[in-house]
Amino acid sequence: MNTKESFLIEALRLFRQEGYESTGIQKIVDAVGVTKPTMYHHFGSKKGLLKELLDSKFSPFLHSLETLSAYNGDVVLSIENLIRLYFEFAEHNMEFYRWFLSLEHVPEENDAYNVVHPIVSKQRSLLVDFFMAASQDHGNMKGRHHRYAYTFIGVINGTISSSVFGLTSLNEESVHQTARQFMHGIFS
Amino acid sequence: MNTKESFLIEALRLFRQEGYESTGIQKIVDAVGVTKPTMYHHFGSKKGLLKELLDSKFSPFLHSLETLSAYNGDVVLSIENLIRLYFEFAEHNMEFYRWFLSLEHVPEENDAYNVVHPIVSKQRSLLVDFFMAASQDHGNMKGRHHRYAYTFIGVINGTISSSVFGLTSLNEESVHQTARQFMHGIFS
DNA sequence: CAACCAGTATACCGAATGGTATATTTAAGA
DNA sequence: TCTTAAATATACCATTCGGTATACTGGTTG
Repeated sequence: MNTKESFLIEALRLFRQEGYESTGIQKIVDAVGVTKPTMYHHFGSKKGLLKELLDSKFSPFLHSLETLSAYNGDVVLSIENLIRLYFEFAEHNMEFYRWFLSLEHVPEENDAYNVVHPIVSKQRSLLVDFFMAASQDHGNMKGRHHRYAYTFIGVINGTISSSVFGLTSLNEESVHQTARQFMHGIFS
Repeated sequence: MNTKESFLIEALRLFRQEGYESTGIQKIVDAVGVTKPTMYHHFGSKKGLLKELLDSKFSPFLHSLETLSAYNGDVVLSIENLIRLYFEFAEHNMEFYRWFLSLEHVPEENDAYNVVHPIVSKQRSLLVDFFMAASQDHGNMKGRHHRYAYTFIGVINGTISSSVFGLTSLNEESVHQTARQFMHGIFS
């Protein structure tokens, strides 16, 4: 097993279990079975490890998000596709996604902020743009693109959170149910 | 100004700006203008300070939540009242609420978990109970109380998050809009 | 073979961490 | 006034923090 890959695996596990700030480098290198300078050789700094870990998982996701959030005239289909993207990503990277949820609102003067914020920000702006474009075609959505984007992520992350406790699953039925709820409400 | 109150104010400010783990006790006592043993005299430990800070703000809120989440037959009115409670609490304690958002998904082996989790958990279970009771009267809601509770918090926190950036306000109109969106969807 | 280089280890750095033993100040009550 | 207790300070503890100067190893390449 590649040393660098081991770092990414063990760091994710420890960051998820204890938090980024609370996990010392010593604990990570012990888990990998090497010594500190090895970590600095591969990642340069603790923040470098954080960045590489986040990028390695988020790059393909954000690329897909960019594609699926391009408005194509069919709001309903797009919303379903976006929810499915999030659910599948969370399902296949559950430990990572749980960890990311704990970092989503990281304070702006925290070490992790500079690394995490661009990802959160990119994600939000793609969804804002999507709802902005969609509201051109649907008068009743007008002026609410920010609200929709933020609550859309809220609904998705809420569902993913509840799936962590086994209260909800992230299968295709859940995709439709979440989409229907977001579009037509809980009384539909 | 009372020393203990100063601690709560300065600790909140620093925890919110830099995060709980990243803020050393030395920095807090410096901000208050005293020395470390004073902090240990009043709070016993860093975790004690955390707990007192969270409890001082959340106790009245959770008490109101307990009242307003008691199902009384009127789902629509209850949902509006609950949203209003969250929005007013966030509006009047914005710095605190932003900090809380960064703690909501704190990892289970983090120092803060034992203090934060009971609050998160209490909040969730009150809302689960509310939607459980409501679904008895509304057949189409049946079996989805967990989903509704988690997405309800998601929608609320999403709206509050967007208000942080000035993209949404938390006034009475927003209460109605959020309630309508949650109940009837974005196409209403 | 010689030079080089990525990868790793030993041993260390100053600073900060959460926490405390003990002494001093301050104010209230008998 | 004397006693007591709460509130605060001085000075310290062992441990951990993120990070590094230096040396050694093994394999590749000229």
